[in-house]
Amino acid sequence: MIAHASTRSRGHCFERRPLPQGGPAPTQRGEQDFAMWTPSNNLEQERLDKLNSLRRRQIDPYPNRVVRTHTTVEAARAFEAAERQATSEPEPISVTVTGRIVRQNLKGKVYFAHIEDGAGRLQLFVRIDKVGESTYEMIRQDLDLGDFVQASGTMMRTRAGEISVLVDELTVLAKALSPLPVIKERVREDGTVERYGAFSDVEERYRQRYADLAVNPDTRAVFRARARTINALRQFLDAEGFLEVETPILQPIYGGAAARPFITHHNQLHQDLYLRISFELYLKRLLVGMYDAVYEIGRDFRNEGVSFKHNPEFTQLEYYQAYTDYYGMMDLTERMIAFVAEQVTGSTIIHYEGNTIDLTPPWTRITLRDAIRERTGIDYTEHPDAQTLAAAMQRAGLAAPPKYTWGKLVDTLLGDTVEPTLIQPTFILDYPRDISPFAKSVPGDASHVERFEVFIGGMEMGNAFTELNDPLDQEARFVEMGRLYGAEEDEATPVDEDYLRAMRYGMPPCGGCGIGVDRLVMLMTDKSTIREVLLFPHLRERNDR
RNA sequence: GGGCGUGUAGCUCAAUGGCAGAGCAGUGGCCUUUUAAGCCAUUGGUUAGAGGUUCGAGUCCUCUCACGCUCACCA
Repeated sequence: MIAHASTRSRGHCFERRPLPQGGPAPTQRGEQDFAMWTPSNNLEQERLDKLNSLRRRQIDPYPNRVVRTHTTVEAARAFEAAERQATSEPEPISVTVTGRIVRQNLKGKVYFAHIEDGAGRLQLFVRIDKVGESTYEMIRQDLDLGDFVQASGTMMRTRAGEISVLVDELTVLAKALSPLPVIKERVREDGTVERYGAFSDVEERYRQRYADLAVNPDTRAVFRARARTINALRQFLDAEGFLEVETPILQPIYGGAAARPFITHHNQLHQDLYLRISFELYLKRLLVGMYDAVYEIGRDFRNEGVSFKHNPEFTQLEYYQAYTDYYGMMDLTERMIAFVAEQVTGSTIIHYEGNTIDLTPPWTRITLRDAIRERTGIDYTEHPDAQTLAAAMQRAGLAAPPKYTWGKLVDTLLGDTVEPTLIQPTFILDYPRDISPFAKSVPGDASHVERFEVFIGGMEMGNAFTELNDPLDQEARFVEMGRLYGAEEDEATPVDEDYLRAMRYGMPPCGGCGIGVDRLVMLMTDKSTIREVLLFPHLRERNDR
C-alpha cells in the first residue's frame, strides 16, 4: 500500500522544482524503479524470482503485442461446428487464444491448463514434444496461476472428451506477481457447480474488488446484470420519447430532497459548491425550456449514514414528463420496471430474499392513510397535530420521537409499520403536505399532496409527484420548509431563487419520478445489500494495515 | 453515534488457559490425456494492533482499528 502511494508521487519527479533541503538525490530511472515494490510473503517472492527468470530467458513478461484469433468460447464453438459437419475426422482448426491461467496441472511431460478470458474458459493441452523443451521448461519453471498467456494450436478433444487446444506455441502476456485466491470447482452429476476455497471475506472482496471479480464469476454476473438494468431503463425511456440529459453535479445551491450535502470548493472562483443531492430542480427547469420529457441517470451524493440500502454516492434515475400527473407516472413506472425485469431476468416474476415477487402491472395502489390505518388502526387525519398523533402512536405501542413534526410522525408510521410489509410492488399515495415541498396539493384536501412512493421487496424504490408548477406557492413552500426545519437543522431546504424565476416563466403541468437504481439492481440480482451491487462501495479508510 | 458479533498462513478454516494446525496454493521430486488429478518430501505465522491478568494467553480483561448484523439517523 505504501509502495503504491510512492508510485503515485513519482509523477512529480518530472516537475522542475528545487529538491527539499537534505532530501535524497533523484534516482536514475532503471533498476531503482523496479525495486520500489517488495514482496510481502514467500509466494510473491517466488513470483518475482520467476519474473526475473523469464527475463533471463530473453522473454518479455509484459510484451506490447498480442494476437488473438478466437475468444475461448469462439474457439470451442468453431470446433463443435466442425465436428457436426464432419463425417469422420473434423477439419483441423487453428486458433490463437489468450487468457488468464485459472487451473494448471503439470503431469510429467504433459501440461494442462484452463485459461479464462471475458467470454469463458478453455483448456490448453501442452505436450513437450509439440512445444519443444525450452518452452516446456519455461512453463514448468516460471508460469503461475493468474498469469496471462497466449497460445496457438489446433483444436481437439482429450480422451476425457474436453475440447482443448493442442498447443504449438505458448507465450507469456503478463506475469502476475501477487497470487489470486485459489478457487477450485467441481461439476456435480446434477450439473451444479461446487466451489472449494471461495474468496468470501466480505471486507476483502469490497476492498479488492478486482480480485473478487477475477475469481468469482458470480460477482461478474452481478455487474453485467447492473449494466443490463441501466441499459433497459434507457431503452424504455428513449422509446417513450424521453430525452436523456445531463445536469450539474457541482451546484451552488443544493435542493430537491431533504438530505445533507457534501461541500466542496472552487479555488479560482472562491466559491463553495455542493455535490448534488438530487436532479429534480434542474430537470424541471428543462420543462420550462420546452422539452416535453427528460430523464437523467447519474450519481447523487448524500452526506449521511451508510446502511444495507444507503451509500454516500448512489445512482439515481429521475424522469419528468409534461402534460401528465402522478397517475401518469404510476402507469409509466410500473411498465418500466416490468420491462427492466423482463430484460434482465427474462421474466416479470422475480425472486428476492426468498420471496416471489410479481412485477406484472397493474400494481396495488393504496393511500398512505388507508395503509397506516390497516396496519395500526390509527387514522392520522383524526390526529391533525403532532401532539395528539404522538399520543395515539404511543397508545398503540409505537415509537414517537418527541421533537418530530406531524409530517415526520406520519413518515415514521410509514417506515415502521407499512414499508417492511410491502413485498409485492405497491404504490403508496398522497402524503402529508409538510414533508413534500415540490408536490401539488390533492384537490379539496389542503393537508395532502399528490405524491407516491413505490415499494418492492420491503424497500422504497422510488418517489414521485404531480409536480408543483405554481411559482408563488413554490416560494411559500420554500419559506415554510425553512421555518419548519429552522437554521439549526442541516436539512433545511435552501431557497433556489433561480428555480423560482424559471417557474415564473411558466412550467407545464407535469409528473416526475425518481428511482433508486442501486436498489433496483439489488432486486434484479437478489442481493440484500447495496454494497454487493456497487463495484467500489465506500469503506472506511484503513489505518492499521 | 449505541448494542451484539467477527478478525489465526496468500485463500478457506481448526486449535479445553498448556508445543499454532489442516486442505488448497507455493517449493523439490515421480508421472505424455489431467480436470477439486494423484503420490512422496517440504517452506510459509508479530494469532488485526497496543496494554494487562497469569507460571503460561489465539483463548480471559481493557483500549484502539477494520468489517458484519442491528438500532438511531436518513425521501
